[in-house]
Amino acid sequence: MKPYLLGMLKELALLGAMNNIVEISSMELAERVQASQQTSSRYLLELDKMNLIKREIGVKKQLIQITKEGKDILQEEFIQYQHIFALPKTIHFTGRVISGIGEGSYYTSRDGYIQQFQQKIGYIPYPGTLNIEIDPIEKNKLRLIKKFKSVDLCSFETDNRTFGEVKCLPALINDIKTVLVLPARGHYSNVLEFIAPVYLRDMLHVSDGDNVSIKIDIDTKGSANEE
Amino acid sequence: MKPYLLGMLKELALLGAMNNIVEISSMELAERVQASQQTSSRYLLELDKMNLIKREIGVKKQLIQITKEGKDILQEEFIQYQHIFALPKTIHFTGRVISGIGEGSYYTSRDGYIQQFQQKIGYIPYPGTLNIEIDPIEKNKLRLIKKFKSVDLCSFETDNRTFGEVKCLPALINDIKTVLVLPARGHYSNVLEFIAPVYLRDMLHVSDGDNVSIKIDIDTKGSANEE
DNA sequence: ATTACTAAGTTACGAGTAA
DNA sequence: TTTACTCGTAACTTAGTAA
Repeated sequence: MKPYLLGMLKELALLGAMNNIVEISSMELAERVQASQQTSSRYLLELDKMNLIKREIGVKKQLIQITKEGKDILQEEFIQYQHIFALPKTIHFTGRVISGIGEGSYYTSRDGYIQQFQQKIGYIPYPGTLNIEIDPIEKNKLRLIKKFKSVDLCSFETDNRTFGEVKCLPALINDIKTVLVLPARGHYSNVLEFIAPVYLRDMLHVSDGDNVSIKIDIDTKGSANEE
Repeated sequence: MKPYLLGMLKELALLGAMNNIVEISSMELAERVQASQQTSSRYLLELDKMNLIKREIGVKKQLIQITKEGKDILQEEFIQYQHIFALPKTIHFTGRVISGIGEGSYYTSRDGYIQQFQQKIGYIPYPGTLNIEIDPIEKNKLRLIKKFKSVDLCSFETDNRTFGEVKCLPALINDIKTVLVLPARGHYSNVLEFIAPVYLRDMLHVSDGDNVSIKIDIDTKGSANEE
């Protein structure tokens, strides 16, 4: 769909051509879309050829109505704008199960974290994390998450090293309850780590390469709309 | 606003750039808008120059966020689509008072009509009609009206001639209650005729050339959405 | 890897005009 | 009046690259 044709189709819709036959000349339309009469005429020919509008050309002006196909295109556009302006209640990812290199198991076994899991989340996690690789572009969604309610596990130190602060968010993987664990500082990876009280690979019947659906409810803490 | 730039701006919004900084390369964006990397890059430069987006270019990818100005453009677009898909509750015209050639006075004095006015509308109209000239394009709105609730005055015959069926619709001119009278058959004129129990020119304090606002409520009779 | 420049190729636009 | 054709030119796109 060429963008300039969409503009013309939208203009016709605003004139009422969704529900009615609209009587308008190519010249009048041209003014509305800021183009010449010739261009306007060509647009109408193209829309007609694509079956997005139906025309009857009289000796003066023409009678135009948007077809089912044309309405569908406008509807799709409308839905996209609704998505843009609707605040999401749930963030949805799709991703693939992959193997970590054992760090998940290491972290989930640290006493400092285990105690906080037990205290703040209510169970001792099964050792290790389920790693899900997401499309790098979807990482952008994680920024949204940062603004919403999460349970934070405090950093702590052992004699060897420091373990950083961690954010925990309730999540559903294929509708099984889990917790997404994110480092509170630093950049996001495109691998998400999930914990649960049970061995998730068995619970979900998944192994490396399987696709899973992830849903995260965002209980708004503050506004997601600030500048 | 060039239509193709709007498409790119919408794509960025769908990726979350309304509320967040989005990390994406010109190549990735190019795929989404079905263009080459070069074109995508140029679009971003143009959007940036127009202050519709804010960018930070890193060594890899770029961080993009839509500015207030960019949001305003998308909002305006959204509002237009809302208008397209919202069923109107009121139809609004603007027009200019003009003089008829006395036919209004002739018709509103016919006994066959007077009796029906009295019976179906509840008063005897002041002789003559107030004629309002509307923009010919606005005539298209009249087609919508045809689908909605109206009081119909039946046709009748005198020894001389036949008087056709007439549609009456309650209307407000500058918030004064009147009735729009339309011939039920034949083409619409761009001059609308209004009746009232009083002399409207006095009531409205208007004379030829004055602009007036006309509001017609559409009490849906059936659906306005059929094919 | 990226972004984005230049140059060449392609598409779209509108003046003139026929029907 | 209209719609819509031809055709010269303007605008946009992209391949090839530099940074």
